[in-house]
Amino acid sequence: MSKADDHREAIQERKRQERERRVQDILDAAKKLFFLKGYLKMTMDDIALEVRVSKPTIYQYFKSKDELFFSLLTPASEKTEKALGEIERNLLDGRYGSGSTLLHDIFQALYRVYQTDPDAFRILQLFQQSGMVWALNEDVRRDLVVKARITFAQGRSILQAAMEQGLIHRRDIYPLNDVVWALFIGIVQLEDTKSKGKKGNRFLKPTLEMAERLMIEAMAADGRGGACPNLEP
Amino acid sequence: MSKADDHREAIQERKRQERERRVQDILDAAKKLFFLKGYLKMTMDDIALEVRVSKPTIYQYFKSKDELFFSLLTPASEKTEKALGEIERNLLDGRYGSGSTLLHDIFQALYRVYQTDPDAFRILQLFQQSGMVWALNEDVRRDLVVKARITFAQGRSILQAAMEQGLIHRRDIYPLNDVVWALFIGIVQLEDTKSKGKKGNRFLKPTLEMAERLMIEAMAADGRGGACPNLEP
DNA sequence: TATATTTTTTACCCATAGTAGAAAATCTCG
DNA sequence: CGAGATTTTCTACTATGGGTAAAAAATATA
Repeated sequence: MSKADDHREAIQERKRQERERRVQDILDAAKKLFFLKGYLKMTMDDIALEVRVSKPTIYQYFKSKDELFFSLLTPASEKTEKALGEIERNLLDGRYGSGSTLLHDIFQALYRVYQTDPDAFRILQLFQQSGMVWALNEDVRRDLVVKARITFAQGRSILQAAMEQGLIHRRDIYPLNDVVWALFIGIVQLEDTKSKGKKGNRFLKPTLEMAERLMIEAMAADGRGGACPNLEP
Repeated sequence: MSKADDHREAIQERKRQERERRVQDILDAAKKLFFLKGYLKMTMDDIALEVRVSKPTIYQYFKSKDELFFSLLTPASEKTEKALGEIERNLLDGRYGSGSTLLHDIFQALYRVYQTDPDAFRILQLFQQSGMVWALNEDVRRDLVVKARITFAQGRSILQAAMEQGLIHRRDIYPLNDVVWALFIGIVQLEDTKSKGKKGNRFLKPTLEMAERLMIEAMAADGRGGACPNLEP
């Protein structure tokens, strides 16, 4: 009965693909509507209509509106993880000659993730207020917390290695990592708000550049930009 | 008819006070419930019950749930304005001897506002996502934008004066101001999220202190903290 | 082609923001 | 005080939207 088995298997495979595609369609529709109308105004019926499917079909694939919504996060989270992972690898391989280039790369990496998927980034920020606004399903919450923990651990690991290599000044790693992350997120959020309605955040880039410069001056071993040139003539 | 007029006036006055008090009662209840249950789970019926009044009565005083909610902002906004105003005055009177003490005071001031009213501060952060989550009533939105603009203008004005007095290094004021603000907000938000459930944000203070130190090193004219002590023996 | 399984849909429930209009309280003035 | 005017509050509703039970349809198996 290997032929019958093959048949069954092929059918299973097709079905799996179909399910996957439907999930993707739903996610796309949700994303589109979220950025068109915002979270509260995007209804499950809207999404269903957009996918040309009925509401319960969506609930077949996602337990709740929250879960569907936060599923939009995953790609950006993975991208961040990948980008930071690469920096970490380069750092551990001793490929960074200065703290300023390292910090520059970190900011660049985060900025690039933001650019390729600003939507997901905004959702990530929203999550930070999850407790305020939502009553998240426990599963969803746990998932998000895990994602966050991974990113933070990566950040700390990078800072740790950078300190050991003398690229940046020694400081308490936990708050330092928090400061960098909070700074980036805070700026994206702030400039996003400011340029509400207009397309393109005119202020985001200069503000991020300013932040990078300040952090380099404060953190990087080579960051004083020739402030004390007289010491070593 | 001056007696009758007085009477009428006195009655008007009492009514005004009663209205004011009722508004305050509603705000208090809303605040309490918001931090107990979060925005979505705090219902207008809950609030009405808490104030021991019926729902339409609340709608007598607040146009919508959003408006009621964002009205909770006003006190913190005013406190911030006052605190920054005081710093600005001291600065203009030449009472700051160094950039580091100025920056310290700014962080302190914001932190104090946060402490006396952490709830309002969180709402302020939520506002930054207003477009994402809410479809704010135009009036409410405008009001919030005005409040934000005032705070930002104050911040820039302080930085401007500080630069002119040589307390901090010269930089582009707009992005610099944004960085400071984004940093503070970002940290409060981040640590708030991290310490969800536990009482007291164990990490907030050290992280803010770290941020302050970094900003002083990067911004203040006296910020190199003895990094170049040999220059002036 | 008949039966079993999976997927989708119709038709509903329930909670809650918001409101219309009645009822009650309060004020005005003879 | 008491009749009418005004303001405030409440009862009873509508509308919307998340979520679901169970029927219907589609698909697979044999």
